[in-house]
Amino acid sequence: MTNPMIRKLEHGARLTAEDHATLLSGLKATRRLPPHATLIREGDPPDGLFVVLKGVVCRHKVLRDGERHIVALLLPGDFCDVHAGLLKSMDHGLSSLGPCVLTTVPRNVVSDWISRNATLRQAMNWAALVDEAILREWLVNLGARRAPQRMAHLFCELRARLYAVGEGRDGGFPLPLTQEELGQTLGLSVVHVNRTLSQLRQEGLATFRSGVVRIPDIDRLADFAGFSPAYLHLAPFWQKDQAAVASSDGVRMAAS
Amino acid sequence: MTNPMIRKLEHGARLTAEDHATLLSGLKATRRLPPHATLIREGDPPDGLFVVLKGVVCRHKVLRDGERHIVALLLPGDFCDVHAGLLKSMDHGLSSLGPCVLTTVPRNVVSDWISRNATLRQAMNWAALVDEAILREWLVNLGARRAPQRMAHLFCELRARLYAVGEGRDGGFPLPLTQEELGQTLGLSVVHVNRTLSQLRQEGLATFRSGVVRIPDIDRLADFAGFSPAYLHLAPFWQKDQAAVASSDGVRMAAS
DNA sequence: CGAGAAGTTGACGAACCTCAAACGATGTGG
DNA sequence: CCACATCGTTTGAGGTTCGTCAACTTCTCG
Repeated sequence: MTNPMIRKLEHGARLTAEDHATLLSGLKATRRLPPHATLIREGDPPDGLFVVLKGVVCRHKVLRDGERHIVALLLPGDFCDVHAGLLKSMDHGLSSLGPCVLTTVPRNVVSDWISRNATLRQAMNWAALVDEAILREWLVNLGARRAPQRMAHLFCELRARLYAVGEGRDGGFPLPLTQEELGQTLGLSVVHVNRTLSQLRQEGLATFRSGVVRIPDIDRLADFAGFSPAYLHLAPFWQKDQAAVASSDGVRMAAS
Repeated sequence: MTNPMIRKLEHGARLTAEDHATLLSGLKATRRLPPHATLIREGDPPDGLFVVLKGVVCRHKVLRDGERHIVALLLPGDFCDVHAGLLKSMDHGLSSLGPCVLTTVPRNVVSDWISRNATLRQAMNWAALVDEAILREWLVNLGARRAPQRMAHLFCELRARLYAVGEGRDGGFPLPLTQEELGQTLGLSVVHVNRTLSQLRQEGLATFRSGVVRIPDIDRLADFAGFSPAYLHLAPFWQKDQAAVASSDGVRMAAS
C-alpha cells in the first residue's frame, strides 16, 4: 500500500528509495475534506500544492449564466499545477466531490524538490505533460464522440488511471459523483446522462450505481468507446493482469 | 517588429536585453512551410522545440473512424511543449494550416535556457500554464456553449492572443482555416459551421471570409460569447487601445 | 477553359435539451 | 415513530440544435 502519488510518479521516472523518502517527508500532514468542499475559488491567488490521497477532486469553471463545467478530475496520486504560483489568480476553482483525504505541500518545499533532484523534476514534468494530454483527450471526447461513447471513454480512462496507482480492483471502482456532476464533466444534461447510463447498462457495457462504476468486460467497453490508453503515457504494466501490480510494488517493465 | 515569441514571453516575465539576445540566438534558423504540411505525426517520438513565427499550426488527433479533431491552434509566438522529450511518443500530430514560418530549436539549447536562466524558465513555465488554461477554456467552450457563442468565443480568444503579440490590427486578423477545419476545432459539421457563420454575419457580430476574421465591435462580440480574457493571463495592455501596442514595442503597463 | 476544392442551401432525421412529474432514499423536527 | 422536506434518480412528451445527404454554386489554379 504505497502512497498513490509515488505510485503515479513511478510511471514517469525511476525513483530511488531516497526519492521516496523525500516525497513522503513532504506528504505527512494529511487533511480530511467533506464532500463538496471548496479548495480554491476561481479568482483567488494560487495556494500551495495539493496532492489527492483518497477520493476525487475536480477543477471547474462557471459561466455567466451559472452553468458549471468540470474540466478535470483529480484522482488519488494526482496533484495540481506545480508552477501555478507564477499566475496571479486561478482561472478555475477546485472542489472535493466525495469525501477525500489530501495533503498541501508548501510551495517552497516543492521548489526544493524540483531544483535539487533531477529525477523528481522529471517525474513532475512528466505528470504535467500527462495532465495536458488528458485535457486534449477530453476535448476530443466532447468534440467528436456521442454521449454513450463519450461516457464509456471517461469510464475507461478513470479505470486506467486508478489501476495505475493500484486502486479499483475486480471490475469496478468508486466514482463519487452525482449524475448531475457526471453531466457537467461530459457536457450533457442530467436527463441525458441518465438515459445514456441506462443504455450502457442495458447493453452490458457498464453500470454506475450509488457512486460505483462496474465494468464487466473492459476490452469490450474500450472497443465500444474507441479508447486507447496511449495518451496516459503510463508504464505498460497497467494493461492486463492487474493482480501483478498489487503484489509487485512499483516494479516497472520498461526503463525510461 | 520584435520577434513574436519574445513578445509573448514578455507577458509572463520581465525579460532583460540579455534574455532577448539569448532567445534570438536560438531562433535564427527559420523554416518555411506550405499549407497542410505535417510537422510530427501521432506516434512519432517527440522532436525539437517548434516555435511558430508566422501563420498557424494545429495540434490534432484522429479517431478510429478517420474523424479528425483539432485540439490546439498555435499562433505566432507559440511553441510546443518544452518538456515533451520526456515522452516516448506523441499522442497527437502537428500540422501547418496556412503557409507558415517557424524555427526548430534543438532540445539541448532549450535545456540550457531553462537551466541557466531563471527568468526564461519562469517565462516558459508561464507559457505552459497558459496553454493548459486555454485547453480548459476550449473544453468549456465545447461542453457548455452553443455553436454561435462557441465560434464567437474562439474568435475573441484568437484576437486577444494575436493582439498580445502585436498581430492583427484594425478590427480583423488572418485565420487561414477552411470551414471544414473550423468545424474540426469547434466540434461542428461543415454545414453547421457555414450556417453559424452566416448567422454571426447577419447579426453584425463577426465575418469570416477568405481566411480573414473581421470583428466590427469586439465588446459586443465578447459579450455575446461570454468571453473574459482572464484565463489567458496576459499583461493588462491587451485591452483597449491596441494602437499603443504597435508603437510602444514591448512596453508593459504592469510589473510582474 | 476545365477540374477540383471550398462554400452555400434545402430537406430530413437523429441527438440532445427542457419542462414536468413521479419515485425512492435519506435526514430532520415534532 | 411519523410527517415532511430534500436530494438524487427516473420517465414521458415535445421542442431545439445539430448532423447527414445531396445538390448546386463559387472560387482557385493549372
